[in-house]
Amino acid sequence: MARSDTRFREAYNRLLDYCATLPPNAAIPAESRLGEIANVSRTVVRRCLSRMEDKALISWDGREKRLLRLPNDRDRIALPDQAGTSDDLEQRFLEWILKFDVPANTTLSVAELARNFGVPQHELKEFLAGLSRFGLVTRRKQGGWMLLGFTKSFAVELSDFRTVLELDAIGHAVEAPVDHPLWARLEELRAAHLALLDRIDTDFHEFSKLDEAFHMAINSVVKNRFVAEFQKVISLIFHYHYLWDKTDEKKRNGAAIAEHLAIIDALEARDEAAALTATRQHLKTSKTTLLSSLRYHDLV
Amino acid sequence: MARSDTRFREAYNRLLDYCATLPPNAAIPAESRLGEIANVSRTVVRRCLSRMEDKALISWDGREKRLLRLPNDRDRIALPDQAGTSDDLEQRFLEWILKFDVPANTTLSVAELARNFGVPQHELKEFLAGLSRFGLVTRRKQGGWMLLGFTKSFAVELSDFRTVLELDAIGHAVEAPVDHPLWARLEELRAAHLALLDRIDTDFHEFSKLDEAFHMAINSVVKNRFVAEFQKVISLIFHYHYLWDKTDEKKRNGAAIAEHLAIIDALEARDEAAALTATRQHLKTSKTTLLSSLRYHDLV
DNA sequence: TCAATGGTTTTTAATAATTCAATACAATAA
DNA sequence: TTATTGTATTGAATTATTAAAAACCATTGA
Repeated sequence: MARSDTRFREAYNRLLDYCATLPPNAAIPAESRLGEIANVSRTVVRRCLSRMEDKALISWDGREKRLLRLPNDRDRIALPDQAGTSDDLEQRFLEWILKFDVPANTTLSVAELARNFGVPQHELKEFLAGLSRFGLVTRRKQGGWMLLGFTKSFAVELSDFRTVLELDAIGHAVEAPVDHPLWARLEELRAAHLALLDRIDTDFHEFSKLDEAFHMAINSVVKNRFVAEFQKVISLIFHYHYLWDKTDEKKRNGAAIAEHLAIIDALEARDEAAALTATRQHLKTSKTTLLSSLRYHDLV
Repeated sequence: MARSDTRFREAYNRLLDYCATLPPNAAIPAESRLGEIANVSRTVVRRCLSRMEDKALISWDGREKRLLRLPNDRDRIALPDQAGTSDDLEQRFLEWILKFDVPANTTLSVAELARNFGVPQHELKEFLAGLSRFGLVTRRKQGGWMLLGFTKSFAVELSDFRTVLELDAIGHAVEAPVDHPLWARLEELRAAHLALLDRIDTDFHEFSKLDEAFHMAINSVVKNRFVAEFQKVISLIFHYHYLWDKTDEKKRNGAAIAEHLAIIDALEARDEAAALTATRQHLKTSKTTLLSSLRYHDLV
């Protein structure tokens, strides 16, 4: 069969709502005007008018369109209920990979994935095509797709790339003007870090959220569409891997807090060299953690 | 209709070639073995065998397969001739945008593009989905796609991003071991630059190629899938814009050669600070050139 | 007369159906 | 047993179909 008529159905209901605001026997505006109201093309408007005429809601003869009676709830058409699923497909896909620890070189079935995520196949295909730009998946010669990600070399390259981007962000941050929102945000983050440090023995797992917020704050200084696109993926991957590597978690997180504070100190002192050194150190630790979490999975 | 049977046709011809190497009346190996030879699934192999039996090339009864006669050229099946079109779709698409100077915010018609580039529509859709990751195109609310690229902000962000990547590459390059192929390549490039400088008055337009080769050599030091993906796009865009901005081309290219030579000198001296400074200077010039070429287009 | 509106046709894009290919599994002969 | 074939199921590339958009032409009425 063919494409769904959801657009028509939504427009029809929207036009009913509009008619409900009119007095009885009122003249109905021009087709193009109705198109603007419902935000659809004239083709759809005419389909709606045609149905309204059938249902004896309006009279319609050329330019002479009149409302015969006020619409009621039974006039509305039902919408095929599907929650706004396909919105955060990326988030859900990466979560699936990471949560279930899908191994590298797994062949992905578009049909199966589309079923599980509740999206049409072609949408998933486009999504995978997009991911292939990040080197996370690749097309197989015989057709189909294969998950590449989360080998050691992937982790190394991802970490290195992250480092490049983040060191650049630091360079921008130290030169941010005093009234830049970054500085207020950093003070908030400093307080949050110190607070967590006080209760690190019990609440150490809260660090993951704080880590994400911290790096997001730093990177927010760089306004660059290419960087932003990558940051989304990077932060998600690091976020999840941190959550799962449970070895020495308390100790690790405590150390990371100290590293974050050192970066904040250096930034606020506008000491670029110190900030770069501190960031380099911190990202090196991150890289080690990411790699060791992979090693752990390899062994189990 | 449905998918093409190109795979079957190619496999059939490949199996004919294989049979030609066998002695007459020879036993033909197992289906799975043939699958390995032709690099297809057993399903396709069986289709091939079935046809071969029809054509009295082989006898086939269960496991007993025998070659009845040697295949000749008339036995081969014709392939639907379409040159390896969809391979370099990216290259051709970007060339089209840049060559015809397609303005920002143009709506792209998948149907039309697919016709012009001679690829199936769904392939083009996947391609556009991939490009949207680079922020070059975006999906429209009413369906369809829109070209975003080549506004001023796009050029600025692209240049900045390029600078970040290339400065990192320089950092790697100065630390490359003496036996790294980079050093030999740089010597070649130095000679080529000097040679071009001698005949700059007549051959200045040759610089574009040299520029691409130079930056590729520098970036080749960084082995990173994320960087590599971007470099392809970046180099193509800069390459073309250089070609079109004809104002002061001779003078500009002469200056750029000097800048390249300065970078080579610094690298060979393993002087990181000098190399970074020289590169920063050179990329700043590039950015200016890219922006001025846009301004030129805006005015015309 | 001409701008606004409606009627009609053409083009485009979303999506299901169709067919080729891959894979899983059962049956069988060596 | 074990390698191989026969059969069934599943998956993906590609086409066909329909909804929607856009373009085009005709008409009306101020």
